[in-house]
Amino acid sequence: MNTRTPVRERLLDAADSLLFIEGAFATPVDTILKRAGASPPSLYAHFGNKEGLIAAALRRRLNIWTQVWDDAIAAAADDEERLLALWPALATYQAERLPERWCAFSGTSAAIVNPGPDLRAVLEEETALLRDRLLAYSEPVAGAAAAHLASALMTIYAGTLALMLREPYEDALEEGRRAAEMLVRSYRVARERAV
Amino acid sequence: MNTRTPVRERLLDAADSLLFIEGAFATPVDTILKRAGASPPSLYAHFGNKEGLIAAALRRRLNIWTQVWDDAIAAAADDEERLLALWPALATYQAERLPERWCAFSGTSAAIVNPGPDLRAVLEEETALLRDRLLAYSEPVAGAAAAHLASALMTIYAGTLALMLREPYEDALEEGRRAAEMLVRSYRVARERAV
DNA sequence: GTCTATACGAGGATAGAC
DNA sequence: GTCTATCCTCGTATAGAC
Repeated sequence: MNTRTPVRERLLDAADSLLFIEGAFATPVDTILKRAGASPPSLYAHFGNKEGLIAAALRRRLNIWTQVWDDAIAAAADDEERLLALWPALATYQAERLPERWCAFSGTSAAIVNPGPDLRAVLEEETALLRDRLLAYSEPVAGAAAAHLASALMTIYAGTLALMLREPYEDALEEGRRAAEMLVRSYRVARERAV
Repeated sequence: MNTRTPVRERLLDAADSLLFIEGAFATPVDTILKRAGASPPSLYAHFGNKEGLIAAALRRRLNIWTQVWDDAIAAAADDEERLLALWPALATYQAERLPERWCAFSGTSAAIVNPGPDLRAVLEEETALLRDRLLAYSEPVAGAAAAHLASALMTIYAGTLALMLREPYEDALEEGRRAAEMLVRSYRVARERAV
């Protein structure tokens, strides 16, 4: 057990690698503790209870995910690629950074019907991040139809992750990416024709 | 308590109205038993265990859902409406037949990582139904591109339901329907132009 | 076939020592 | 700050009576 890493980090690492793969409900605190090489009081001192640990793990995830998405946007060549950067970002996130069975945020929402304030806050933050960015990056591509394009991409994003429950994640990513591309192209063409 | 309805039905009704709203894990058998006015041995005699009850409830759901979808397809006016019938069907299903917090099948997959054979079977059946029908009804609209259109619609379908975890179901349905419409129109246009 | 009562185990959380 | 040991509740499932 690496005791150089602070217990708090070890707990978050363990929680992260278990909660969003096995499911928040299906993973007992006990299993997380074992993986972290920590004892119950450490968990409860640092996070209050299990839900507090989940919220903290999600918050860290949200930070990392935001960074990954930022990088993908920065690597994009034009407006259309910037808008579609969500899918390359998902691929990086899933394969290199923080694997998850499917969307950690949707999964938590699904598992916990009435989250406490802290958990609710981080969940809503993630939804807001998605909506806001998709809307902002839709503007240059779709103009007046940006809101429609953004909400369609939101649906495809949620669907890409939800499909991971039904098929290998590579397939879901590929299908989602292709659907998003087709849609964005349609909106661009529609706009060019209107102008 | 209505004792005229057989216990088996009462258990399925109770399970259905709880498992897919509160979540499969979050709902204890106890709560289902109370709602059904039944006793533990009835449940275990009829369904073996909790997972058996879940599988049976999902199977009944799949039958009803198939029927609702059939009706929506029958009511459609042309090829394009038949392909898009999924969304009106979802609206009917959610509002009039079997309300659910979001997709009962995806929700069960998310909650139970390693389902037993019976449960796995009904989950896979539902996925197959979706894929097969979407592909079949995509053919007349998209021709050679049918497979791509079908998988895009599959993504949008999954996304429509997953968005219900983030916003009211009416909004998710509306966004999903609009995205699907736009996509189908694009494929139709692309095909007409190619011909 | 269905109920009452209960066994059994697991999971979340805490007390108190170091 | 962290650990060992433990408590207590809750959830699944069964035994045995009616």
